[in-house]
Amino acid sequence: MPDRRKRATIREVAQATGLSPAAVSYALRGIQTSEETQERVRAAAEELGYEAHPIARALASGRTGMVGLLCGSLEDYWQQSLAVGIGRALLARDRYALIVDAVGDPQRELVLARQLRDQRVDGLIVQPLDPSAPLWAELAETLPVVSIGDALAGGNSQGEVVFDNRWGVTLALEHLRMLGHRRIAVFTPTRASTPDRPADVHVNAEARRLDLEVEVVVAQQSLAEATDAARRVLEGPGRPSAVFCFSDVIAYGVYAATRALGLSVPGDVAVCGYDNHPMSALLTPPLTTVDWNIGGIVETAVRLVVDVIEERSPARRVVCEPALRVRESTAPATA
Amino acid sequence: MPDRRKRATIREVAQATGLSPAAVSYALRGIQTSEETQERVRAAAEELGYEAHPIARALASGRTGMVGLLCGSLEDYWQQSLAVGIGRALLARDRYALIVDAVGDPQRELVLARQLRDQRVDGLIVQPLDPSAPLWAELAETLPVVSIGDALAGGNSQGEVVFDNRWGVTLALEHLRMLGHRRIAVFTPTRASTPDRPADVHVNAEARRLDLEVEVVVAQQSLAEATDAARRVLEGPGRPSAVFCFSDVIAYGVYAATRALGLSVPGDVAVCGYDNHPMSALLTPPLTTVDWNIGGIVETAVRLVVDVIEERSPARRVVCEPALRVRESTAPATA
DNA sequence: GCCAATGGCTGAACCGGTTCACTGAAGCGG
DNA sequence: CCGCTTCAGTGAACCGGTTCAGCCATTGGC
Repeated sequence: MPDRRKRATIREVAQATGLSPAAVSYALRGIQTSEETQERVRAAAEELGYEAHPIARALASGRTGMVGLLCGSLEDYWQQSLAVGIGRALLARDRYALIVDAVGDPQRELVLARQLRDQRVDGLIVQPLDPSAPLWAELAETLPVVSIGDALAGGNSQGEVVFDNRWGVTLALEHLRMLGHRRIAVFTPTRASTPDRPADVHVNAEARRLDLEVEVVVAQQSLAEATDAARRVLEGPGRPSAVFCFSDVIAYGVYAATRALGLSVPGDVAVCGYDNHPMSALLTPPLTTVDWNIGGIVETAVRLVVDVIEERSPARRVVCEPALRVRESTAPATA
Repeated sequence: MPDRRKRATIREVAQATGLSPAAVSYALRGIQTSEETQERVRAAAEELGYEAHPIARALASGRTGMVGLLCGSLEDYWQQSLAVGIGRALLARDRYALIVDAVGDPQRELVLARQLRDQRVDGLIVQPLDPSAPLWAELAETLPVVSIGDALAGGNSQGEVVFDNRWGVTLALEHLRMLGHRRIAVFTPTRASTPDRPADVHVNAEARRLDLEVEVVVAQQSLAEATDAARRVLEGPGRPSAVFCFSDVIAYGVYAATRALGLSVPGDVAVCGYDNHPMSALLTPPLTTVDWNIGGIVETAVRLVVDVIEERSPARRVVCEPALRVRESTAPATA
């Protein structure tokens, strides 16, 4: 094991300046001390190469400077983007993200949530698999909790960034309807509970409103399984003229299925995705998809949680509006 | 701010069992105490809901249980996969990954490396942008450092997981040669320094050995810029019959360029990538690409760093062999 | 000129564990 | 039965900051 060289402590800086450790502590944070003293202390600290020990500081002050990020499943492209973005946004605010991944298991999610609390993170951002768990309310009592995507049970979390997926669905379905499509298959990924990816409720409501005939198919969000599911639907009787996929990855599966069946996109079947994965613009043909401004979500979530940690009071609930990116995978119905 | 409920301390457990705090500390770690005492302490801890405070433990013991992961740029798909995998592998060993992202800036990389050290991570895994910086040697004196991809300057890091990219290049070029291609364009991403993505040296050596005519093009690893670069090469005189891209994303750019120019893959131009991005299997046509077993790299890097932290001595240098996945984007040369 | 308020700083407790030097008792060989 | 080692456990120092009560010297109001 390498021997960890000792670094200067606050008491050494105190000694060097002839002040008490307390005064040094204050001076370095620019409080309770005269300008002149602060300058002197800063100089001495610089000289000695002093840098406050984050662990000691965390123990004494009760704040670690870390924010937990609990992801439902980091397989998802968009959750990865979210995690990367949140990590950067926190770093820009001099905080660290402690990122953990429940790999799709709701039980594990709760275990990890407790572990993060036990690690004394200052706040928690969670993209919940199971928003209804009572644990969230319990955590929110002692810790700023911000949820992304779904509102948490208990209602006393410190913030929510919700996606207006209803609006996203409406955008996609209206787009397809305007192109003349009436029979539409909707592929939606499986999730433990999905109040805000309202495959059944909202899709059906919109279908009625727009006078569309929809068939909802639940598909694993993996390429292979999405391909199989799409194949079954497109081979079956009464093939839909358009497909709306609640995830770009599922749309890729649909592409693969059309290729296998010798169907063309958008000639035989129009395809609309959801996520605006960067790859989607590069497929043949480029995929029409719903984009949910990940940058905005990231910034909002981080702002909410940091505001609570630093005891400013934030807006508690922010809704992010998605937008439709029309590309070449959707075209007027031919039939 | 929520009031953080106080949790049981080790002294309370000591009180409850009639032992000293020291004895409790030992008992919970199963050392220096009798079986019977350990059982009694565990019961009391359970009863009181006691869980050791990680911050206090870190301060006293000098180990935080965290491993820093310093990524060159988390834009890259494969660096994301690496980060996700390393996060999981560490969690499985009861450690946390502190993931930071230099966003492609070598200066920033060094700043972040120092910050991680100051955060008192127990070890550091780095995928270096600038492997030649003297800082690495300095850090390695006081901290287990494992590098991924490139060996670090100074040579005293505790471990290296190197990719055998030479072998990957050989696999790809031999494959293209066997299909009859002789004029090959090689697209390689820009990086600060790339001893182990030896675009010039090794590609040229292999080209000579295999009697190939290659043109090396440096391209940004973004879709748009790769597309432009590919377009310029494919429009130019003496169009190559095959393209080898040192990143699947660049290959996607090549696909886009061929589409724009009305060329077909693999008919007019064969394309071979590098990364085996999961999307690559789903393109039209599915992309032939070099796969570097990310799972193996992840497991190896984590094992190396944890072994050093826990004072077992590891193999110091591990080479990961890539493999070629032949799909439909490469076909025999027609000319 | 007196009392209160303010500014600048100190000393000591505290955060909650770990670890080290030490002790008493038990075990063991001779 | 004695001296030596081993075992279980204790007490106190320690890790390196923060924070609170308190103190002295000014300053200001009236």
